[in-house]
Amino acid sequence: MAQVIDRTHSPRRVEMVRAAARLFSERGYHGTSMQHLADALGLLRGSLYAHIGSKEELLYDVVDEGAQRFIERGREAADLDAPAPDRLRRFLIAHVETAIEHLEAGTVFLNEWRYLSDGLQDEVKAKRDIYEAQVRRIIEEGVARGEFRSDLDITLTVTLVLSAGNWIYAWYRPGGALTPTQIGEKYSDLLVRGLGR
Amino acid sequence: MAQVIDRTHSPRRVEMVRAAARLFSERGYHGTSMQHLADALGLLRGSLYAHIGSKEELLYDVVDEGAQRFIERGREAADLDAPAPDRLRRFLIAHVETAIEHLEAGTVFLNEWRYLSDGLQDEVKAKRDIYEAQVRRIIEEGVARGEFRSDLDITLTVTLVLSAGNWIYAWYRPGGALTPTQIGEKYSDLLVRGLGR
DNA sequence: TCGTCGCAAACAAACAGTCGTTTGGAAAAG
DNA sequence: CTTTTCCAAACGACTGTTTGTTTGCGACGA
Repeated sequence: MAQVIDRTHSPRRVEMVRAAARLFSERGYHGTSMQHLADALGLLRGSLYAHIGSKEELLYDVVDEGAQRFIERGREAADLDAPAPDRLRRFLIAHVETAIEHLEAGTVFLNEWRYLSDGLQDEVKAKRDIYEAQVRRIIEEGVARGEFRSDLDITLTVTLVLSAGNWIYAWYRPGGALTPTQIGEKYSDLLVRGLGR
Repeated sequence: MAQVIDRTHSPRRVEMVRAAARLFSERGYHGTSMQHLADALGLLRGSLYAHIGSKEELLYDVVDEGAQRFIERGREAADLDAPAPDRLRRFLIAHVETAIEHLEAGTVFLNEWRYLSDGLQDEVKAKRDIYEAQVRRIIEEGVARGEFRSDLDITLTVTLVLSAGNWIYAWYRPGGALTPTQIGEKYSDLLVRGLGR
Protein backbone atom coordinates (compact mmCIF):
# COMPACT_ATOMS: atom_id res chain seq x y z
CA MET A 1 0.00 0.00 0.00
CA ALA A 2 1.61 3.21 -1.18
CA GLN A 3 1.44 5.21 1.99
CA VAL A 4 1.08 8.95 1.55
CA ILE A 5 2.73 11.03 4.21
CA ASP A 6 2.12 14.48 5.57
CA ARG A 7 3.66 16.97 3.17
CA THR A 8 4.24 19.14 6.21
CA HIS A 9 7.59 20.71 6.81
CA SER A 10 8.00 19.23 10.25
CA PRO A 11 11.49 19.80 11.63
CA ARG A 12 12.30 16.11 11.56
CA ARG A 13 11.31 15.80 7.94
CA VAL A 14 13.31 18.82 6.90
CA GLU A 15 16.26 17.28 8.68
CA MET A 16 15.74 14.08 6.69
CA VAL A 17 15.60 15.85 3.36
CA ARG A 18 18.80 17.68 4.23
CA ALA A 19 20.57 14.46 5.19
CA ALA A 20 19.25 12.83 2.02
CA ALA A 21 20.62 15.70 -0.06
CA ARG A 22 24.05 15.18 1.45
CA LEU A 23 24.09 11.40 1.12
CA PHE A 24 22.56 11.28 -2.35
CA SER A 25 25.08 13.85 -3.57
CA GLU A 26 28.02 11.91 -2.12
CA ARG A 27 27.01 8.32 -2.82
CA GLY A 28 24.29 8.66 -5.44
CA TYR A 29 20.66 7.66 -5.00
CA HIS A 30 21.15 3.94 -5.61
CA GLY A 31 24.38 3.98 -3.63
CA THR A 32 22.59 5.32 -0.57
CA SER A 33 20.53 2.86 1.49
CA MET A 34 17.88 3.60 4.05
CA GLN A 35 20.42 2.22 6.49
CA HIS A 36 22.85 5.02 5.58
CA LEU A 37 20.09 7.56 6.06
CA ALA A 38 19.06 6.09 9.38
CA ASP A 39 22.67 6.01 10.62
CA ALA A 40 23.09 9.67 9.73
CA LEU A 41 20.03 10.53 11.81
CA GLY A 42 20.66 8.11 14.67
CA LEU A 43 17.57 6.05 13.95
CA LEU A 44 16.64 2.58 12.81
CA ARG A 45 15.85 1.92 9.18
CA GLY A 46 12.15 1.39 9.71
CA SER A 47 11.68 4.48 11.84
CA LEU A 48 12.20 6.71 8.83
CA TYR A 49 8.80 5.68 7.52
CA ALA A 50 7.05 7.63 10.26
CA HIS A 51 8.06 10.72 8.28
CA ILE A 52 8.28 9.72 4.63
CA GLY A 53 6.31 7.55 2.26
CA SER A 54 9.21 6.08 0.35
CA LYS A 55 12.84 6.54 -0.58
CA GLU A 56 11.81 7.93 -3.95
CA GLU A 57 9.64 10.57 -2.28
CA LEU A 58 12.75 11.74 -0.50
CA LEU A 59 14.65 11.97 -3.78
CA TYR A 60 11.82 13.95 -5.31
CA ASP A 61 11.77 16.39 -2.41
CA VAL A 62 15.49 17.06 -2.77
CA VAL A 63 15.32 17.45 -6.55
CA ASP A 64 12.22 19.61 -6.54
CA GLU A 65 13.54 21.91 -3.86
CA GLY A 66 16.69 22.42 -5.92
CA ALA A 67 14.73 23.18 -9.09
CA GLN A 68 12.45 25.63 -7.32
CA ARG A 69 15.32 27.71 -6.03
CA PHE A 70 16.84 28.13 -9.48
CA ILE A 71 13.57 29.20 -11.03
CA GLU A 72 12.91 31.84 -8.41
CA ARG A 73 16.37 33.37 -8.43
CA GLY A 74 16.52 33.17 -12.22
CA ARG A 75 13.28 35.02 -12.73
CA GLU A 76 14.53 38.05 -10.82
CA ALA A 77 17.37 38.42 -13.33
CA ALA A 78 15.37 37.55 -16.45
CA ASP A 79 12.63 40.05 -15.55
CA LEU A 80 15.00 42.96 -15.09
CA ASP A 81 14.42 46.08 -17.14
CA ALA A 82 17.95 46.34 -18.51
CA PRO A 83 20.05 45.54 -21.59
CA ALA A 84 20.36 41.82 -22.36
CA PRO A 85 24.09 41.64 -21.58
CA ASP A 86 23.36 42.99 -18.10
CA ARG A 87 20.50 40.61 -17.57
CA LEU A 88 22.66 37.71 -18.69
CA ARG A 89 25.32 38.82 -16.26
CA ARG A 90 22.85 39.02 -13.40
CA PHE A 91 21.36 35.69 -14.38
CA LEU A 92 24.72 33.95 -14.33
CA ILE A 93 25.65 35.48 -11.00
CA ALA A 94 22.34 34.35 -9.52
CA HIS A 95 22.83 30.90 -10.95
CA VAL A 96 26.33 30.42 -9.60
CA GLU A 97 25.36 31.80 -6.21
CA THR A 98 22.36 29.50 -5.99
CA ALA A 99 24.36 26.50 -7.15
CA ILE A 100 27.07 27.06 -4.59
CA GLU A 101 24.77 27.91 -1.70
CA HIS A 102 23.00 24.61 -2.25
CA LEU A 103 25.75 22.48 -3.73
CA GLU A 104 24.37 19.21 -2.42
CA ALA A 105 20.77 19.59 -3.49
CA GLY A 106 21.95 20.96 -6.81
CA THR A 107 24.23 18.02 -7.43
CA VAL A 108 21.33 15.66 -6.78
CA PHE A 109 19.08 17.74 -9.00
CA LEU A 110 21.46 17.39 -11.92
CA ASN A 111 22.77 13.84 -11.47
CA GLU A 112 19.99 11.84 -9.85
CA TRP A 113 16.74 13.16 -11.24
CA ARG A 114 16.78 10.46 -13.89
CA TYR A 115 16.22 7.78 -11.27
CA LEU A 116 12.76 9.17 -10.49
CA SER A 117 9.84 7.24 -11.95
CA ASP A 118 8.33 8.60 -15.15
CA GLY A 119 5.59 10.72 -13.64
CA LEU A 120 7.88 12.52 -11.24
CA GLN A 121 10.51 12.92 -13.95
CA ASP A 122 7.98 14.84 -16.01
CA GLU A 123 7.39 17.29 -13.19
CA VAL A 124 11.12 17.90 -12.90
CA LYS A 125 11.52 18.31 -16.64
CA ALA A 126 8.74 20.87 -16.67
CA LYS A 127 10.61 23.01 -14.14
CA ARG A 128 13.88 22.55 -15.99
CA ASP A 129 12.12 23.81 -19.13
CA ILE A 130 10.89 26.89 -17.30
CA TYR A 131 14.44 27.67 -16.30
CA GLU A 132 15.77 27.15 -19.81
CA ALA A 133 13.05 29.44 -21.16
CA GLN A 134 14.33 32.22 -18.94
CA VAL A 135 17.75 32.02 -20.58
CA ARG A 136 16.21 31.79 -24.00
CA ARG A 137 14.17 34.92 -23.40
CA ILE A 138 17.27 36.88 -22.46
CA ILE A 139 19.15 35.74 -25.56
CA GLU A 140 16.26 36.24 -27.96
CA GLU A 141 15.49 39.72 -26.74
CA GLY A 142 19.19 40.57 -26.86
CA VAL A 143 19.28 39.58 -30.52
CA ALA A 144 16.01 41.39 -31.29
CA ARG A 145 17.33 44.61 -29.77
CA GLY A 146 20.65 44.34 -31.54
CA GLU A 147 22.58 43.81 -28.34
CA PHE A 148 23.72 40.36 -29.41
CA ARG A 149 24.89 39.13 -32.80
CA SER A 150 22.01 38.43 -35.15
CA ASP A 151 23.56 35.27 -36.56
CA LEU A 152 23.42 33.34 -33.27
CA ASP A 153 22.08 29.82 -33.16
CA ILE A 154 19.73 30.58 -30.30
CA THR A 155 19.24 27.02 -29.08
CA LEU A 156 22.95 26.25 -29.03
CA THR A 157 23.71 29.55 -27.36
CA VAL A 158 21.23 28.78 -24.59
CA THR A 159 22.82 25.37 -24.22
CA LEU A 160 26.26 26.92 -23.89
CA VAL A 161 25.10 29.25 -21.13
CA LEU A 162 23.47 26.39 -19.25
CA SER A 163 26.59 24.26 -19.74
CA ALA A 164 28.72 26.83 -18.01
CA GLY A 165 26.30 27.07 -15.13
CA ASN A 166 25.60 23.41 -14.61
CA TRP A 167 29.15 22.20 -14.90
CA ILE A 168 29.91 24.16 -11.72
CA TYR A 169 29.07 21.06 -9.73
CA ALA A 170 31.80 19.09 -11.41
CA TRP A 171 34.65 21.37 -10.37
CA TYR A 172 33.68 23.89 -7.68
CA ARG A 173 34.80 23.09 -4.14
CA PRO A 174 34.19 25.39 -1.17
CA GLY A 175 37.16 27.56 -0.31
CA GLY A 176 38.17 28.21 -3.91
CA ALA A 177 39.97 31.36 -5.04
CA LEU A 178 36.92 32.96 -6.61
CA THR A 179 33.65 33.97 -4.94
CA PRO A 180 30.41 32.86 -6.59
CA THR A 181 29.84 36.43 -7.71
CA GLN A 182 33.27 36.64 -9.32
CA ILE A 183 32.69 33.39 -11.16
CA GLY A 184 29.37 34.68 -12.50
CA GLU A 185 30.96 37.96 -13.53
CA LYS A 186 33.84 36.35 -15.36
CA TYR A 187 31.65 33.82 -17.10
CA SER A 188 29.29 36.46 -18.44
CA ASP A 189 32.21 38.59 -19.60
CA LEU A 190 33.76 35.58 -21.30
CA LEU A 191 30.49 34.61 -22.94
CA VAL A 192 29.56 38.06 -24.16
CA ARG A 193 32.97 39.23 -25.33
CA GLY A 194 34.55 35.90 -26.24
CA LEU A 195 38.14 34.74 -26.00
CA GLY A 196 39.32 36.67 -29.06
CA ARG A 197 40.80 40.16 -28.96
CA MET B 1 40.10 -14.11 -2.65
CA ALA B 2 40.40 -11.18 -5.03
CA GLN B 3 40.61 -13.00 -8.29
CA VAL B 4 42.64 -11.31 -11.01
CA ILE B 5 41.44 -11.95 -14.51
CA ASP B 6 43.10 -11.98 -17.87
CA ARG B 7 43.36 -8.43 -19.12
CA THR B 8 43.00 -9.89 -22.61
CA HIS B 9 40.62 -8.42 -25.08
CA SER B 10 38.79 -11.66 -25.69
CA PRO B 11 35.66 -11.17 -27.75
CA ARG B 12 33.40 -12.20 -24.90
CA ARG B 13 35.01 -9.69 -22.56
CA VAL B 14 34.77 -6.85 -25.06
CA GLU B 15 31.12 -7.71 -25.43
CA MET B 16 30.70 -7.48 -21.66
CA VAL B 17 32.37 -4.09 -21.43
CA ARG B 18 30.12 -2.83 -24.20
CA ALA B 19 27.00 -4.11 -22.45
CA ALA B 20 28.23 -2.62 -19.18
CA ALA B 21 28.73 0.74 -20.87
CA ARG B 22 25.15 0.69 -22.07
CA LEU B 23 23.62 -0.43 -18.79
CA PHE B 24 25.75 1.80 -16.57
CA SER B 25 24.93 4.79 -18.72
CA GLU B 26 21.20 4.07 -18.59
CA ARG B 27 20.74 2.90 -15.01
CA GLY B 28 23.89 4.09 -13.28
CA TYR B 29 26.56 1.86 -11.75
CA HIS B 30 24.73 1.15 -8.49
CA GLY B 31 21.44 0.88 -10.32
CA THR B 32 22.82 -1.89 -12.53
CA SER B 33 23.06 -5.38 -11.04
CA MET B 34 25.09 -8.33 -12.23
CA GLN B 35 21.70 -9.84 -12.97
CA HIS B 36 20.95 -7.05 -15.46
CA LEU B 37 24.33 -7.62 -17.08
CA ALA B 38 23.80 -11.36 -17.27
CA ASP B 39 20.32 -10.95 -18.75
CA ALA B 40 21.70 -8.67 -21.44
CA LEU B 41 24.24 -11.33 -22.39
CA GLY B 42 22.01 -14.37 -22.00
CA LEU B 43 24.03 -15.81 -19.14
CA LEU B 44 23.62 -16.52 -15.46
CA ARG B 45 24.92 -14.08 -12.89
CA GLY B 46 27.80 -16.23 -11.75
CA SER B 47 28.98 -17.03 -15.24
CA LEU B 48 30.20 -13.50 -15.73
CA TYR B 49 33.04 -14.19 -13.34
CA ALA B 50 34.76 -16.43 -15.87
CA HIS B 51 35.65 -13.22 -17.69
CA ILE B 52 35.89 -10.47 -15.09
CA GLY B 53 37.28 -10.15 -11.60
CA SER B 54 34.60 -7.91 -10.18
CA LYS B 55 31.85 -5.48 -11.03
CA GLU B 56 34.15 -2.58 -10.22
CA GLU B 57 36.75 -3.85 -12.68
CA LEU B 58 34.08 -3.62 -15.35
CA LEU B 59 33.33 -0.03 -14.39
CA TYR B 60 37.00 0.83 -14.54
CA ASP B 61 37.32 -0.67 -18.01
CA VAL B 62 34.45 1.41 -19.32
CA VAL B 63 35.68 4.61 -17.71
CA ASP B 64 39.29 4.15 -18.72
CA GLU B 65 38.43 3.33 -22.29
CA GLY B 66 36.38 6.52 -22.50
CA ALA B 67 39.19 8.64 -21.07
CA GLN B 68 41.76 7.15 -23.41
CA ARG B 69 39.81 8.04 -26.50
CA PHE B 70 39.48 11.67 -25.53
CA ILE B 71 43.18 12.02 -24.81
CA GLU B 72 44.20 10.57 -28.15
CA ARG B 73 41.80 12.59 -30.27
CA GLY B 74 42.51 15.71 -28.26
CA ARG B 75 46.25 15.49 -28.73
CA GLU B 76 45.93 15.58 -32.51
CA ALA B 77 44.23 18.96 -32.28
CA ALA B 78 46.39 20.40 -29.50
CA ASP B 79 49.59 19.48 -31.33
CA LEU B 80 48.59 21.17 -34.57
CA ASP B 81 50.91 23.81 -35.99
CA ALA B 82 48.27 26.48 -36.40
CA PRO B 83 46.84 29.61 -34.73
CA ALA B 84 45.22 28.99 -31.34
CA PRO B 85 41.68 29.79 -32.49
CA ASP B 86 42.03 27.13 -35.19
CA ARG B 87 43.42 24.59 -32.74
CA LEU B 88 40.60 25.32 -30.31
CA ARG B 89 38.13 24.83 -33.12
CA ARG B 90 39.68 21.52 -34.11
CA PHE B 91 39.85 20.46 -30.48
CA LEU B 92 36.16 21.14 -29.89
CA ILE B 93 35.16 19.34 -33.05
CA ALA B 94 37.24 16.33 -32.04
CA HIS B 95 35.73 16.42 -28.57
CA VAL B 96 32.13 16.55 -29.73
CA GLU B 97 32.72 13.87 -32.33
CA THR B 98 34.35 11.58 -29.78
CA ALA B 99 31.64 12.24 -27.21
CA ILE B 100 28.86 11.43 -29.62
CA GLU B 101 30.53 8.41 -31.21
CA HIS B 102 30.85 6.89 -27.74
CA LEU B 103 27.91 8.43 -25.94
CA GLU B 104 27.46 5.56 -23.55
CA ALA B 105 31.05 5.11 -22.41
CA GLY B 106 31.40 8.88 -22.18
CA THR B 107 28.31 9.21 -20.00
CA VAL B 108 29.72 6.59 -17.65
CA PHE B 109 33.10 8.30 -17.69
CA LEU B 110 31.58 11.58 -16.54
CA ASN B 111 28.88 10.39 -14.16
CA GLU B 112 30.07 7.15 -12.62
CA TRP B 113 33.84 7.47 -12.19
CA ARG B 114 33.33 8.67 -8.64
CA TYR B 115 32.06 5.26 -7.59
CA LEU B 116 35.45 3.72 -8.24
CA SER B 117 37.57 3.00 -5.17
CA ASP B 118 40.25 5.55 -4.31
CA GLY B 119 43.16 3.96 -6.14
CA LEU B 120 41.30 3.59 -9.40
CA GLN B 121 39.84 7.07 -9.05
CA ASP B 122 43.36 8.47 -8.99
CA GLU B 123 44.21 6.81 -12.27
CA VAL B 124 41.13 8.31 -13.87
CA LYS B 125 41.86 11.75 -12.43
CA ALA B 126 45.37 11.60 -13.87
CA LYS B 127 43.98 11.07 -17.36
CA ARG B 128 41.39 13.77 -16.88
CA ASP B 129 44.22 16.14 -15.93
CA ILE B 130 46.12 15.26 -19.09
CA TYR B 131 43.08 16.19 -21.14
CA GLU B 132 42.57 19.45 -19.28
CA ALA B 133 46.23 20.31 -19.83
CA GLN B 134 45.71 20.04 -23.57
CA VAL B 135 43.02 22.72 -23.45
CA ARG B 136 45.14 24.84 -21.14
CA ARG B 137 48.06 24.71 -23.55
CA ILE B 138 45.93 25.93 -26.41
CA ILE B 139 44.57 28.84 -24.39
CA GLU B 140 47.92 29.83 -22.88
CA GLU B 141 49.72 29.81 -26.20
CA GLY B 142 46.88 31.75 -27.75
CA VAL B 143 47.29 34.46 -25.12
CA ALA B 144 51.08 34.43 -25.43
CA ARG B 145 50.88 34.93 -29.18
CA GLY B 146 48.30 37.67 -28.90
CA GLU B 147 45.60 35.60 -30.55
CA PHE B 148 43.42 35.66 -27.44
CA ARG B 149 42.74 38.49 -25.00
CA SER B 150 45.57 38.99 -22.55
CA ASP B 151 43.26 39.59 -19.57
CA LEU B 152 41.78 36.08 -19.62
CA ASP B 153 41.45 34.13 -16.40
CA ILE B 154 43.12 31.06 -17.88
CA THR B 155 41.76 28.51 -15.40
CA LEU B 156 38.19 29.72 -15.70
CA THR B 157 38.47 29.87 -19.47
CA VAL B 158 39.64 26.28 -19.60
CA THR B 159 36.75 25.33 -17.35
CA LEU B 160 34.29 27.06 -19.67
CA VAL B 161 35.59 25.18 -22.69
CA LEU B 162 35.36 21.87 -20.85
CA SER B 163 31.88 22.76 -19.61
CA ALA B 164 30.63 23.17 -23.14
CA GLY B 165 32.17 19.86 -24.17
CA ASN B 166 31.12 17.78 -21.22
CA TRP B 167 27.58 19.01 -20.96
CA ILE B 168 26.94 17.43 -24.36
CA TYR B 169 25.90 14.26 -22.58
CA ALA B 170 23.11 16.05 -20.80
CA TRP B 171 21.31 17.19 -23.91
CA TYR B 172 22.53 15.51 -27.09
CA ARG B 173 20.33 12.73 -28.46
CA PRO B 174 21.08 10.88 -31.71
CA GLY B 175 19.14 12.21 -34.65
CA GLY B 176 19.39 15.86 -33.68
CA ALA B 177 19.41 18.71 -36.17
CA LEU B 178 23.16 19.37 -35.97
CA THR B 179 26.01 17.02 -36.83
CA PRO B 180 28.80 16.63 -34.27
CA THR B 181 31.05 18.68 -36.54
CA GLN B 182 28.54 21.50 -36.76
CA ILE B 183 28.16 21.58 -33.00
CA GLY B 184 31.92 21.81 -32.56
CA GLU B 185 32.15 24.55 -35.17
CA LYS B 186 29.42 26.65 -33.64
CA TYR B 187 30.72 26.24 -30.13
CA SER B 188 34.21 27.37 -31.05
CA ASP B 189 32.82 30.33 -32.97
CA LEU B 190 30.64 31.26 -30.00
CA LEU B 191 33.53 30.92 -27.57
CA VAL B 192 36.07 32.84 -29.60
CA ARG B 193 33.84 35.67 -30.83
CA GLY B 194 31.31 35.80 -28.00
CA LEU B 195 27.64 36.66 -28.05
CA GLY B 196 28.15 40.41 -28.41
CA ARG B 197 28.26 42.24 -31.71
C1' DT C 1 -1.00 18.67 41.77
C1' DC C 2 -2.47 14.57 40.21
C1' DG C 3 -3.73 10.94 37.11
C1' DT C 4 -4.75 9.65 32.46
C1' DC C 5 -5.73 10.21 27.91
C1' DG C 6 -4.14 10.84 23.07
C1' DC C 7 -0.56 11.01 19.98
C1' DA C 8 3.59 11.17 17.52
C1' DA C 9 8.14 9.09 17.40
C1' DA C 10 10.97 5.38 17.68
C1' DC C 11 12.04 0.56 18.36
C1' DA C 12 12.23 -4.46 17.36
C1' DA C 13 11.39 -7.79 14.37
C1' DA C 14 10.19 -9.68 10.37
C1' DC C 15 8.82 -9.66 5.24
C1' DA C 16 10.23 -11.43 0.64
C1' DG C 17 13.73 -10.41 -2.33
C1' DT C 18 18.17 -9.05 -4.30
C1' DC C 19 23.08 -8.12 -3.82
C1' DG C 20 28.02 -9.42 -5.52
C1' DT C 21 30.70 -13.32 -5.30
C1' DT C 22 32.48 -18.29 -4.79
C1' DT C 23 32.46 -23.14 -5.63
C1' DG C 24 32.36 -27.75 -7.93
C1' DG C 25 31.30 -29.91 -11.72
C1' DA C 26 29.36 -30.36 -16.52
C1' DA C 27 29.71 -29.04 -21.31
C1' DA C 28 32.13 -27.23 -25.19
C1' DA C 29 36.10 -25.91 -27.88
C1' DG C 30 40.62 -26.49 -29.61
C1' DC D 1 43.51 -34.15 -23.19
C1' DT D 2 43.58 -29.54 -21.72
C1' DT D 3 41.47 -25.27 -21.26
C1' DT D 4 37.82 -22.25 -21.53
C1' DT D 5 33.06 -21.37 -20.78
C1' DC D 6 29.03 -21.88 -18.46
C1' DC D 7 25.54 -23.79 -15.20
C1' DA D 8 23.59 -24.88 -10.69
C1' DA D 9 23.61 -23.91 -6.29
C1' DA D 10 24.78 -21.76 -2.48
C1' DC D 11 27.19 -18.04 0.54
C1' DG D 12 26.25 -14.28 3.96
C1' DA D 13 24.95 -9.80 3.81
C1' DC D 14 21.92 -6.28 2.65
C1' DT D 15 17.57 -4.21 0.18
C1' DG D 16 13.15 -1.11 0.95
C1' DT D 17 9.15 -1.57 3.45
C1' DT D 18 5.46 -3.13 6.89
C1' DT D 19 3.92 -4.51 11.29
C1' DG D 20 2.80 -4.50 16.28
C1' DT D 21 4.42 -2.54 20.34
C1' DT D 22 6.67 0.62 23.45
C1' DT D 23 8.20 5.13 24.82
C1' DG D 24 7.93 9.94 26.28
C1' DC D 25 5.45 14.12 26.32
C1' DG D 26 1.85 17.72 26.18
C1' DA D 27 -3.08 18.51 27.07
C1' DC D 28 -6.75 17.47 29.85
C1' DG D 29 -10.18 17.47 33.58
C1' DA D 30 -10.59 16.94 38.57
